[in-house]
Amino acid sequence: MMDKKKQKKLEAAGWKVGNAEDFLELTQVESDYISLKIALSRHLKTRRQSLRLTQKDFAGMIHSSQSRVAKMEAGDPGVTLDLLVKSLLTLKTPIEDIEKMLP
Amino acid sequence: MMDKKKQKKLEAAGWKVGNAEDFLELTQVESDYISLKIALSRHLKTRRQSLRLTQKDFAGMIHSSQSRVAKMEAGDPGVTLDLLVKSLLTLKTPIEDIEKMLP
DNA sequence: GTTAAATATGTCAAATTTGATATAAATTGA
DNA sequence: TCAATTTATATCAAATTTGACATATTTAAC
Repeated sequence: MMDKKKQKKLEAAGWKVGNAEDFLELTQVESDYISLKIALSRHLKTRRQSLRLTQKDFAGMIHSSQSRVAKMEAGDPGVTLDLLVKSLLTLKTPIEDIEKMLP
Repeated sequence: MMDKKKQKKLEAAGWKVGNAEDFLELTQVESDYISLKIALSRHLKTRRQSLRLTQKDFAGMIHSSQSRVAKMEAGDPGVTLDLLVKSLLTLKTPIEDIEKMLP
């Protein structure tokens, strides 16, 4: 588990991989944090699509760009929870839906 | 509502205040976003205290500094949801508690 | 298959957030 | 009171995230 190859892959994708200490100490938090972000991005994509909005249109709504929306929906690690949450709020995502996504 | 004086006050505290268009378009989102952050920071402080941790001790747990923890708990606008959520996850905040804080 | 629209991917300067540091102010316990 | 601990506030260089842009790839409609 967690061999060099997998580590390389994760790092190439932009995920941080620390040393053994950090790994043992942070893995659960990091794991939950990543899970949350992925859940939010999936929901964002689903919701945008159900509203028949293109990424470009939605980008305009949040004063951002199509490429950044694509990154959000792709679960890009370089996207903050802040941006994701603001995006969901913009689409008036019901609170219950957000709650369901929490770890 | 939203006179110059109040605007000055908000800006001095670090909150963004846009023009009329942005205001009308974003206020609900911004408001919800700020509410969420404040709820999270309050909860963080409460939980840290209930665990009898000093800000310094907790800062060590999240590899940050006492001053940043103070800012988190003060609801400083220059603190991301990411940092707040990671902090709460570190303190193993029960999911139900996080749910209760949602707008 | 061709075309057009939508989405994905890469890059980058500017803006924002970060941990660290210093120090002031507040709280605690004698 | 007062010294020690804790918390608040300010500043800053380094790191990260941002929107914008270019361009490649995929999807959709014909």
